[in-house]
Amino acid sequence: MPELPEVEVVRRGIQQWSINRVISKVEVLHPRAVRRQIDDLAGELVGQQFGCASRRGKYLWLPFVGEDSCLIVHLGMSGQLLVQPEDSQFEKHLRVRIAFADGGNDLRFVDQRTFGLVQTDELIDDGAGGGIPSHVAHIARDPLDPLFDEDIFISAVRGNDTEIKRVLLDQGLVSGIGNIYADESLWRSKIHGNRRASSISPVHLKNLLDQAREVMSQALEAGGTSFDSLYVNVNGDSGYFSRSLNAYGQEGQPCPRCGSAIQREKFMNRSSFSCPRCQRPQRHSER
DNA sequence: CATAGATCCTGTATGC
DNA sequence: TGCATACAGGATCTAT
Repeated sequence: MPELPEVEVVRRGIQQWSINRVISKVEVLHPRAVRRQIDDLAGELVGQQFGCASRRGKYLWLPFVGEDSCLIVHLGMSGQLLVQPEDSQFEKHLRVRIAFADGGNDLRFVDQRTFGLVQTDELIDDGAGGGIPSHVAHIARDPLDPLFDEDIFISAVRGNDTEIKRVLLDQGLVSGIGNIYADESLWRSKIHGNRRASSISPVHLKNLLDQAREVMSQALEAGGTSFDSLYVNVNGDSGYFSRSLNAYGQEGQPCPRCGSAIQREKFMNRSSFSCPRCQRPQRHSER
């Protein structure tokens, strides 16, 4: 579930539950979630206090008050950050449990597919007066970020001889966009994902970014309603997806614009959805 | 060097 | 019912 809107919903949710609380205990239930930090995550965390939650693309982090370090969380494909009573039963895929000195709710990282990540890291200068974890420094800003530089994106893309969908998914060029919002942005822009990025004019690229902004903003609004005050509800199926998706997951359904059946194509071992009439693919001979 | 494809996991849905 | 296969919202490594 986690692309920019979902991660942002989690950030806002986790923020109010974690701010200024002192960590008292950390349990790691699956080594992969913490990668190499299996032996020292607890040592790094216990005694620290969380500050304001930040996000870059799909990464979020909680800085430690008074330190130049933080806890990074990446949800991967299936990660969830939950706020749960400390005596509540462990979730089946609970990977990391963080308890607080106040004895209130735990912060829990639950992740079925174990692509997610929970790690401490040092904060470095982000070049704009803020801090960013060193592991996240290579991630570009997202298109909703006021400091996102459209011109840098466009010049980078025009020297890039790959498919436009791959560009949208390249977190080093523009962050926050995943398979769903890439397909939705491309559908709204009437561009097929296999178009060579370098063949798309700056005007069309700007429009594509605008469409990405719009669809992710709308998703963020819808995601906000799924937040439950008892715990951070990371349920991506909350209304938005059944109502508002035009292309993603809509194989065989009529294109809302022209009525043609939405098609599914293989892409990077998963799927791309597009309208065969509105979004003309680039043929091999044209590459 | 750039790029397209494979890969890490676990679970669910589908088909024979 | 049992078994095999395909696929899932990410990121990164590896052949070519």
